[in-house]
Amino acid sequence: MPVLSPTFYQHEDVVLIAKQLLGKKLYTKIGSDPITGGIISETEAYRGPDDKACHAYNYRRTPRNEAMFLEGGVAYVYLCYGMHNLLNVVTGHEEIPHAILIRSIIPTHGLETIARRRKKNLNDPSLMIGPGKVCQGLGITRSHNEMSLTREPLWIEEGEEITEDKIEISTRIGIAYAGEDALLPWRFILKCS
DNA sequence: GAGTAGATCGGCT
DNA sequence: GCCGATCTACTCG
Repeated sequence: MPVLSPTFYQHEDVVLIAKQLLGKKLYTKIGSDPITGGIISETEAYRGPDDKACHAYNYRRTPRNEAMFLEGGVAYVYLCYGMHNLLNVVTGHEEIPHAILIRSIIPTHGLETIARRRKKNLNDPSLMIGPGKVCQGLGITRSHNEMSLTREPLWIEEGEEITEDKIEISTRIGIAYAGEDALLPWRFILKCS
C-alpha cells in the first residue's frame, strides 16, 4: 500500500481525520528488528486551541508539545504517568496545534517482535489495545517525537476502505479534568475485527 | 470479574 | 509538591 501523503494530514478538521485514520496501517522499523505494525483500530481527536483536554489548549506552548505546532504529518510522542510513551499524529497546518491519539492497533506484521517487546504471548488479545501498549509493542519512544510519518522508521500507509457502519463513536478516555469537553464524541473505534 | 495500589517523571499551579 | 490522554499485578469474592 502507498504511504499516506502529507496532504491527508493537512486538512483542517482534526475530528474528520481521526475518523479517516481508522483502517490505515501504521508501521515501524526499529534498528535491526523486522518491520512491526498493523491496522489502526482506535483514535481520539484533540483539537488544540478550543479543547480543554488538549495539551495545547488556548495555544499553550511548552517544550513538550512543540510538535503539535508543526505542519501536519509528523509524530507527537510524549511521556505519560512517568512511564508510558503515547503516540499522536499531528494534523492541520503550522501553528495550529491539532493531534490524534492512536489508542489501539490490530497487529499484522512482526508479531513475534511485538510480543517480545510487550513481554506477552503471541496470541495475547491485549497486545496493542491501549495507547501505552501501542508504543511499547511498536518500539516507539520520545526519540520519535517530531519525526515525519512518511518514511522509516515510522510511517502510515493507506488501508482498506472503512464504511460508516463499522465505526463506533464515543467519548474520550481519561480526561475527566476537561469538564464539558470530556463529553465530546471524539473517540473512534473500528468494530469487530 | 471488579476494584485498587504502585510504578515513575515532566510540567505546571 | 501534585497529578496526569496508563498498565500491571494483586487482592477479594
